Amino acid sequence: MQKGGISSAVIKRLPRYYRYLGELLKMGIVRISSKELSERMNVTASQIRQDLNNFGGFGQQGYGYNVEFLYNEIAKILGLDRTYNIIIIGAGNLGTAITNYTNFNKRGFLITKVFDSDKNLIGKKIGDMVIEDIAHLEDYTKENKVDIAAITVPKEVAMDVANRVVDCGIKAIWNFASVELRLPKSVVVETIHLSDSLMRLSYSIKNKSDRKA
Amino acid sequence: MQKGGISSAVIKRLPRYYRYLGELLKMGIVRISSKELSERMNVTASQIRQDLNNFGGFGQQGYGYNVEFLYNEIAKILGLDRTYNIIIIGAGNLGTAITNYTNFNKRGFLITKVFDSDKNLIGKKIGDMVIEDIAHLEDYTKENKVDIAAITVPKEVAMDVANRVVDCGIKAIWNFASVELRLPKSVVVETIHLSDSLMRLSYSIKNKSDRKA
DNA sequence: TAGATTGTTAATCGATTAACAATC
DNA sequence: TAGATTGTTAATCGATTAACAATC
Repeated sequence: MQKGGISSAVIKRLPRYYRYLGELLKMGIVRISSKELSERMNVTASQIRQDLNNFGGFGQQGYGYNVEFLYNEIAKILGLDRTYNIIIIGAGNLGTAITNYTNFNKRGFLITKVFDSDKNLIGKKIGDMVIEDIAHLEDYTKENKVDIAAITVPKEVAMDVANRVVDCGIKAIWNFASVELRLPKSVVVETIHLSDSLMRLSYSIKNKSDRKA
Repeated sequence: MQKGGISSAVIKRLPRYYRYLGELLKMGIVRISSKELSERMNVTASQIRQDLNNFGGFGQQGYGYNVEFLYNEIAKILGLDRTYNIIIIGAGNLGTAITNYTNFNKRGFLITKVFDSDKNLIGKKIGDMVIEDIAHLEDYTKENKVDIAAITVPKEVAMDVANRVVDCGIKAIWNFASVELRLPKSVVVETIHLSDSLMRLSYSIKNKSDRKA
């Protein structure tokens, strides 16, 4: 199906297409042209067609795209046509927030376990999930398939936790700690950089006037 | 100082430079060349020099860059040479996590008030901060300067909250809800898209092998 | 002074947009 | 069939990298 390397610019746009198509679907819209979609999304029609054609021809000349079909195709491209078992490491507010966020579950991202090292938290519940001692991480991963580890621990310990996670054979990390994790290339890392985001916001506040796309 | 429009690609990199320089500073490193920094950060030296020269000549031929000076200059560029009053709207786990995250305070982002609409939360405390009834938002903003509103409410009500915030005259929004906020151009919005991030991660899991920068 | 490294211009590369022939 | 709109090639634009003269 898809060729060697799709540029990351394209991949960053896919979730947004997916969201918009989901909305159209909910609204009961059956077909849409790249032009119409481009107006809603504020991108060029050309870009939409180019992006999609990296993965195949999903449309039909003279008709446009079938919303439901395209929605499902993008899901497949993004790997949303399966479920993922996620463990959360760090049961603080952020870990709790993610654990409670039901929308991920709906999309097939299943929180299967929450770990922490704090004796005051271990044994407590988040929803109906009991917080597990991080000491049991290795045992747990031996007996349970884990696709993704979300790291929501303080940045001081994030690197250690990440190394442990990798030693357990987990191949994907969703990192919320404000550090650059140096890990083997075989491990996929996606980082949420809250502080970087906040700095970009303060930059934008300062430069409100002379803005660019 | 800086010209018309700095490309957003450059701006996205600035916080990362800032973080690395902060680390160098902590390590007691006084000067660094673009070449050395490029090796640490895994970018090209040329890019570092180009990026910085969008804002001015901060280095010295034959010497490189003074770490502390450059660190402070980037802080100024990013608008980190002042403080920002932030209100949090939505005292759920995510709002609580942000409120408790002391690192923002250190950088001059001061959480001055937390609002919620839930009667069970109003009056409760997050640290030493009392959760305020969202009904008092308008009164509060009349009497207190607010630079940024962080929106950590469910996506169903995020747009309404955003409109209220804008009506209060707040000019910058840090949005954690998974919706595209359509707001006047005079308002700056920075969105943290958790679900988009998770989708990119699942894409990467699927396409681990054929990766590209 | 000689060596190092910047600031900056020029060359290359990649991504976006425009155009249009193919085709539903 | 005529009209619409895709898929795709070509043109443009912007961002990254390379090169080097300026200069500390």
